[in-house]
Amino acid sequence: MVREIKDLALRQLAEGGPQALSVSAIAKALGVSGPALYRYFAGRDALLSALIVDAYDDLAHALTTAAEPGLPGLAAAYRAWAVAQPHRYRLLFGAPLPGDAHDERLATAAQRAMAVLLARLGPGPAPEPALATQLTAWARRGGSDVDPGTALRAVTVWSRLHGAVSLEIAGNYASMGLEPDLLFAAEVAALSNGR
Amino acid sequence: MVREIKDLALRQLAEGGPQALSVSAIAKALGVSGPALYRYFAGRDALLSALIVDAYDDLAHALTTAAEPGLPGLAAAYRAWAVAQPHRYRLLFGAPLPGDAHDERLATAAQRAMAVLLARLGPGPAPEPALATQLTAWARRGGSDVDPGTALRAVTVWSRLHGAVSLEIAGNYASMGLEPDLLFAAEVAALSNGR
DNA sequence: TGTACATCAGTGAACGCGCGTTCACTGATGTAC
DNA sequence: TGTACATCAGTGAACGCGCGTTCACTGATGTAC
Repeated sequence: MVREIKDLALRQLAEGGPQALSVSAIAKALGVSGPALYRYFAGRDALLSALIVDAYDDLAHALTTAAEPGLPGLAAAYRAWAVAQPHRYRLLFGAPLPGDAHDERLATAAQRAMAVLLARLGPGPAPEPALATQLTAWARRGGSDVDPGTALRAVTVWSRLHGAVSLEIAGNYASMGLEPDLLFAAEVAALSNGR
Repeated sequence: MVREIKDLALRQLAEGGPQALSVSAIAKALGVSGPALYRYFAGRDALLSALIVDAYDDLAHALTTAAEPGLPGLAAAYRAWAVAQPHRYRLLFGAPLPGDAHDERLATAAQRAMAVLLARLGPGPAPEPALATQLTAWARRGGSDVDPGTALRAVTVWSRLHGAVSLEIAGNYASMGLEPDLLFAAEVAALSNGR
């Protein structure tokens, strides 16, 4: 039942964005009265939070099982996941939603996804001391004991992948007449060669 | 009057996100009945479109008047604009809104903003032929006659700036305990040095 | 200067809609003796 | 095997809310003669 609710919720997200996620509409699609869903979720916000945690875990899984463990494989897996279900990607990295209590469960789910990048990427140039301290603390909180250079590399890679992917799924490249595949390939090449 | 309506609309966006922009609420804040606004805008969607065009033009202006014309100055101006008014930034590069007809006026407004980057940035490595063709066509449509390497450089810089800035305003860095300033500085340094 | 008229910003009522959530409840299923 | 009871998924009505948009209209302002 929880599974069915979530599936319908995701379908609504896919079709109309986060503000289209409606408890009543889900209930109707399920052939059930509105209040029935309150057996399974405390309310709309709780449902949204559950979807976000699921999405982080799913993304982490996709990265973990990437075809190749190196940067190109990770990048391809990251992009493929986002492009296949942009609504879920936006749920994770888009606008902070109203009623988006800063649940701790969300933060640790995010950490789990980032941990994959930390584990798979090599070291980069060493950051300046202040940043190094913060990066080390962040990695350690996620149970990883890497050097600051590696942590910075992970964040940088993530930031650049996010830039390319989010512009792609927002349709910006398309409206410029540019093929996302080609741009993404160029960006991954630059990342691999340290350009 | 149009100015007042837009100002109140922006205030609503700032406080509650795009779905909080309500014709009735603006009217109430203006001390006027709801239908009165239809003298000035065809409807909610038209108002949103106008805000988007304004935002593109404002961003273009901010980039044009950046303190220093080089990449670090442009990057700082881009980030400052976005951080100062994240709701407008999201309006431009966030999720495509429902009722977001692909107005041609939006596309040309976007082009005007990107033209600044095209004009101010130096050349980068040459893209592969297929991408080069698309980039040249895009630049020419915006009235600029640069070589493909420069166009790719502009798009790449934009993509990376967007990655860093959008993660910052979504609060992702903050929830990781990382200072956005330091990360941004590192990314700009990398961009400047061709790393 | 005075009158007749056109323009037009703004009104108030109404339409029809969907929403999240609460509450007391029914009625079927399962359990314990 | 049969009865008494507890559990619990789901119901239907209700509350109170805000929304975008249309319509026929009022009443003030400005204009032309």
